Amino acid sequence: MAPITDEQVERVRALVAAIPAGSVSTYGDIAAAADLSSPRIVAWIMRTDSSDLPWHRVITASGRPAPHLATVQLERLRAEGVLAVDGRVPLRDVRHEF
DNA sequence: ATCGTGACGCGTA
DNA sequence: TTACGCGCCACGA
Repeated sequence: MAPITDEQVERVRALVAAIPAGSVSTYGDIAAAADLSSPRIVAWIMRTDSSDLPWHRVITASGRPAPHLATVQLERLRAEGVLAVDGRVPLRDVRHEF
C-alpha cells in the first residue's frame, strides 16, 4: 500500500491544529479534508505523533472518544466548554467545519 | 510475503 | 438506540 508521506502527515497536523477550542472534529472529517483514503490513517498518525497537537479535539463519528482516552479527553473538552451528554459529544453543535 | 493489530466508519438488524 | 460485520490501510513482527 501507498506509504504515508510527510506531506500528508503535515496536512493532518495542520488540520488538527486548526480546530479551535470549543469545537471538535472527527477522524473521518480530517481524513477527507487531508485527502486521505481512510480515517484509519488519521488514527495512526494521531497515535504516533508526539507533538503537542490538541488531539483531545478529535473524536469518532459517533461522538465518543476512543475508550482508553475517554476520561481525560472528555475532561479536557469540558474544560473548553464542550459538554458531553452521557459520555457523548453532541457533534451537531460543536463539529468544526473545514 | 503474510498476518495480526488498531485513537475508524457505515450499513443492517 | 445499541451490537455486529465488513471494508478500510499503514505498520511491525
